[in-house]
Order: sequence, then structure tokens, then C-alpha cells
Amino acid sequence: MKKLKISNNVIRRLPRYLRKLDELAENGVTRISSFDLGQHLGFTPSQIRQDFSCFGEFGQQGYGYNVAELRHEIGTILGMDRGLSAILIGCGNIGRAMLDNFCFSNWGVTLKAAFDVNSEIIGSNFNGITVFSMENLAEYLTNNKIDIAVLTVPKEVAKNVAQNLIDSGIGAIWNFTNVELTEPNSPILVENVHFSDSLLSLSYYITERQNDEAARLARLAKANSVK
Amino acid sequence: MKKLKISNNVIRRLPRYLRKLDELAENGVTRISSFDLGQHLGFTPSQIRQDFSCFGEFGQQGYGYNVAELRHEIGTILGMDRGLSAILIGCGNIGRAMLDNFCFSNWGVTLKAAFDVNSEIIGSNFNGITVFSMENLAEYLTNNKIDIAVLTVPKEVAKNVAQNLIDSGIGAIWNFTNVELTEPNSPILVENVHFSDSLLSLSYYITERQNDEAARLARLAKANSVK
DNA sequence: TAGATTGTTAATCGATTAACAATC
DNA sequence: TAGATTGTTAATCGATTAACAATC
Repeated sequence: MKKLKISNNVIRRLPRYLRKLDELAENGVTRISSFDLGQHLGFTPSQIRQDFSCFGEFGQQGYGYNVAELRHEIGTILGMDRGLSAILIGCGNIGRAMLDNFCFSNWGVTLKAAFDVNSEIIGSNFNGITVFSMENLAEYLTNNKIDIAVLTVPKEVAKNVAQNLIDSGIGAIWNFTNVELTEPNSPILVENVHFSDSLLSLSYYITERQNDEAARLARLAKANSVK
Repeated sequence: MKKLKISNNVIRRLPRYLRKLDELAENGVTRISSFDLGQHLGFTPSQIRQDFSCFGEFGQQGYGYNVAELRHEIGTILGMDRGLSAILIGCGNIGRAMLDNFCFSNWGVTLKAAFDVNSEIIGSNFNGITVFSMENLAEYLTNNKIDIAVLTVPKEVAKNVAQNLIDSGIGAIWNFTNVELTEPNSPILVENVHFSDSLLSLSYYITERQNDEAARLARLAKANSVK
């Protein structure tokens, strides 16, 4: 296995490989070549082989890759067998959506507890996860080894809560608030899910397409008027 | 304004500039240099100037950029003044979270209606948005010009619903289901919010950090034993 | 004016693609 | 064995960074 620094681009492609391989396995596909996998994902075969070669040799000349085996290897690379643990902070709509629908265990992460300030839901149970008071957060973190804090609090309190988490020794935050949590060079790992960034990118591409279409029509009109 | 194809990397940075400029404006900052903005975002000044120069000249030598003006320009580039319209499909937890908490209008998009199959909520109202029956979806789309479909349905029906949307002429899907909706080269714009991809990337970086730490400790132990 | 900072051109760096020997 | 396909090295392409004249 190579040990050079792996680029972020490669890391971001790994979950896509994983999902596609799961889908292929579900459809009964047991082997696949880099060429065919590339067809499915819109990648070149070269890129796929180059990506995998960062981590080892998972294929076989003349055969390709065994789907189940490759799936397993990529899962391992992504840390799915690490038994990572998580807690969720903030049981509003998004928090509830994650508690009720997002299957953490599918991705190798165990959700251990939830926290909220609302006394009406403290002590209750969503999808098997108990909601504790925020007042007990620091204590909980000293008594339990937790790898990830899922941050689904209102954005007004996001920075504060994040600071508390960091002070309590959390090492990674999965951030659903639309707030930038860390200065550059912070030792805390922060993975952002910024809905607005995603929507704005889509908005850009829609705008671009509209502009392209308008330009096409203008060219057409001009060509007609010349004729 | 340049008209060469803008790279995806640049587009994905634009919303981050936007958010940071909003934050600066809130804090009363009225002008900023590429150097200082870079400090805030962890970008080089060169990259920032290079990014902006794709779209025009927004700064002034010796002065830097006017925060409010630059914010407005980037909003325009991202299509925030286009009056884009959206509907939301699927009022489960994630759909409800978006209806109740996500402020579409902050990003220049107008949410017009929601759709669901559950007769208990059809006709009701979330945050000013009426829920219609899925049966009326195709009809609604022929009578209303809608730019974006926000797809928050259960993943089992995602492909089907997406196909219906495409058949009804929708041009862009904001996809919250963990399903790949389009083949490469589809004319439909799809922007994916894949929670699991995000979590797995975080999982990778946590694993990497653990490995680095273990390696450091091993080196330390070895050095001590030699001594 | 002098200092600061832009926009842009050139240089560097890194990522993707192509090519091919190795081998199943 | 012959055909297929890998893993890897070399070539190309694109993105980031550095440098600097222009100018506020």
C-alpha cells in the first residue's frame, strides 16, 4: 500500500465508487472492468485505475475487479470498519430527519445519543436514540469516547455549541449549520453540509444554461434576418 | 466579462465568498483586500483575484474590494436575481426540515408548492407552502414555469419520481435522495446532496488522523527503546 | 506623491489521461 | 494459448501560485 498523501479529489470519489458497487452487487454483477465502471460513473478507466492504485492492487489482469471484494476494500479505506461513534446535537427538524431517516450504521458509524435544550423532548426516544439535556453534554463526552458530533442546532447558537464541543475534546464535527466553524489550520476536522452552497451552484448552472440558450436563439435570429 | 468556460472548482468557491462577504458586512466591514479575504477563507490572494477575474473587474488598485458591491456581483453571477422557482416533492422529515427551516428566498429562489402522496397532509400548509397531491404534479408543471424540483422522497421511489419530473419537463433537480439519478450526459441538471458521501469523507479523514497518530506513537516508542 | 493592491501574464505544480509491458 | 485488462510510467492538460506593470 502506498503511503503518499492522497488528494482530496480522490477521497471524494471513493464514496461514489462505494455506492455504485453496492448497486452493481444488488443487481447481481460480480465482476467489472475499469472500463465498464467508468461508463457507469462517467470517469475514464485510467482515472479509476489510478485512484485505486493509491491504496493497493485490487484487480486482476484480464479479469477486472471482483465487485464484492472491491466494495469491501473501499469501505475499509473509508474507515467503515473503525467502529466510529457519534452523537447528535439539536433535535429540530433537520436533527429529527437525521435521527429518523439516516441510517448511520449503514456507513459504519454508531449513533449513541442525542442532545437538545427543549425540556419537552429530553428523555424521549427517537428511533432508539435517547435525547439528553445539553447540560449533560460535557459530562457525557468525558465519560464516553465519541468520534463525531453531528451539529444540527439553529445557526444562531452554532459557534457557541461548536466551541463547547471542542472544549470537551471532540475531534470531528459534521456540520449541518450554514456557519463556518473553524479558522483555517484548526486541528478539529469539520465536514460541512452547506445546503445553500449546493443550491447556489445549481442556480449558477441553470443561469448558465439559460444564457447559452438565449445566445443560441440570438444567433439563430440573426442568421435568419441576414437570409 | 470573460466568456470562456468557468471551471467547476471556481463555481464551488463562489458561495463561500458570498457567505464570508455577508458575514463581513454584518460585522461592519466595508472594504477588503484579496490578501485579507484569503486569510479568512484559507485561500491565496492570487487565487481570489484569479477567480474574480473570470467574471469581470470588481476591485480597485490600492483599495481592494467594496464588500457590499462584491457581494452583489457574486450573487448576480450565481443567478440569485433570476427569480428561479422551485417545488418540493416529498414532505417526510427531510422535506419538512427544508420547508420549515431552509430559507429559499435568501438565495433568490421562490418555493411555490409542495407535493406528497399522504392524504393526511395534502391540502395543509407548512410555513406558507401548500401541499398538493402527487397526482396533480404533472398538471401543475404544465401550468406553472418551475425551474427546480427539490427531491426529498424516500429513496425507493426516487428514480420513478425523477423520471416523472423529467417527463413533465423539469430542467433541474436538487436531489436529497441517496440515489444517482442521471446517466452521464443527461441534459437534466442534477445537484446532489449525498449525506452518506459527506459522512464517509469525514470518516476517512478521522481514520487517517488515527493512523498518523498511531504511527507517531510507534516512532516515539521505538526511539525510546533504542535509547 | 508614495504605498497599496489590483488584474493579468508567466511559471509552477498537481491531476488526469494515454500508453504499454506484465500477466491472469 | 490468445484476449483482456490490470498497475504503472510518461505525456498532457488544467489549476494554482508567483511576479509585476498598471494605477488608484
